[in-house]
Amino acid sequence: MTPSWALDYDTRDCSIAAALAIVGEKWTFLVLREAFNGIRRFGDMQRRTGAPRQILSERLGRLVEEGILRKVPYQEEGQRVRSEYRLTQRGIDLFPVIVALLEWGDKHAAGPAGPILSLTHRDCGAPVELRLRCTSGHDVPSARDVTPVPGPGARRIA
Amino acid sequence: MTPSWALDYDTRDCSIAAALAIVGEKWTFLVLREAFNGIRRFGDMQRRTGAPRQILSERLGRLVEEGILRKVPYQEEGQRVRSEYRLTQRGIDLFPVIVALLEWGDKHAAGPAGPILSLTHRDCGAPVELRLRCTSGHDVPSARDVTPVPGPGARRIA
DNA sequence: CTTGCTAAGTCTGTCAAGTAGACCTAGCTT
DNA sequence: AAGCTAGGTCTACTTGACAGACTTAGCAAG
Repeated sequence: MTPSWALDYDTRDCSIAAALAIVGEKWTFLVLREAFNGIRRFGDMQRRTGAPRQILSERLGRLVEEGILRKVPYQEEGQRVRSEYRLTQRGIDLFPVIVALLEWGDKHAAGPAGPILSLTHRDCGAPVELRLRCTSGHDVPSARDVTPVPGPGARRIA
Repeated sequence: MTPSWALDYDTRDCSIAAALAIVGEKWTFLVLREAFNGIRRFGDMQRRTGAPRQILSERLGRLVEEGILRKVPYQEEGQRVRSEYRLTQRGIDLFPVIVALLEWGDKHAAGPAGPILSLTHRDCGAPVELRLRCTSGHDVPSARDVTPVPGPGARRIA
């Protein structure tokens, strides 16, 4: 939690900043939330996120470019062919980010009536939650039990 | 993953949106990253995040208002008393969000040389990672194994 | 075959937010 | 009293968000 070495290392090429450059915008998170809720169509996304159409269009385009969503054609009875947006594996891998925000929001910013959304295990129905573990198998209850160390790509500041 | 009921429910009071309203801005995430790296001082934050001073000032103020950081006075030899910013418990609870972004970035947006930061268990030194589990004790390997259901605060659309 | 309907997406003008760089401030030292 | 420093604010400019109107492509009814 308090590594004095941090100041000696470069912060460019940070994975967090790189991730945020792709998905770090306000509406993007809400689009992903809806994608994980199974929403796939432009209009539904617009209604449920409240995003302005232009922004939504741009963000969906960006997510497709980045390989987080892909466009899939569909055709409604008596309608022309349109496109819907589905999560790719790369997109599905963002699930923990959404869950982490959801858990923090539930705990610290919940509405008066409690969470409006709850995540359950498909196989047993029990609530799902994020846990920190180390690869030796220990539970890591808090950020206080974590020590950040420089990784392979770390570079000292010149 | 594809609940048809989703469209029937209201999306206001969503915990994710509420969380994002507090910490959802671009520089805020980077400030938190640095906070978890043990950075506490305005100038260090500025150098390491690259945030414009005005934005940084505003974001730090907001995080203090929201009880995510608190100002603590300190005094350097021969300097006047200044304030540093430390995480509160509410702030520490945001750790999974940062870890989730880090893990996704490491996997999908890493720089050429690999991650610059690695998180280890303080007690045993092994790498730390996020896992999804259900409260019955099952591992939940993917978002595909999760079923979202309406929570206690859910409201049908009128 | 033209008029209308729908979902998806774009255009336009306006307004808020982000940004760089200079400037200010308070306490300490010389 | 003049200068240093970390922290913070002011100014002018540029970028991005936004609401509301408009466009497009295919289908269907008249």
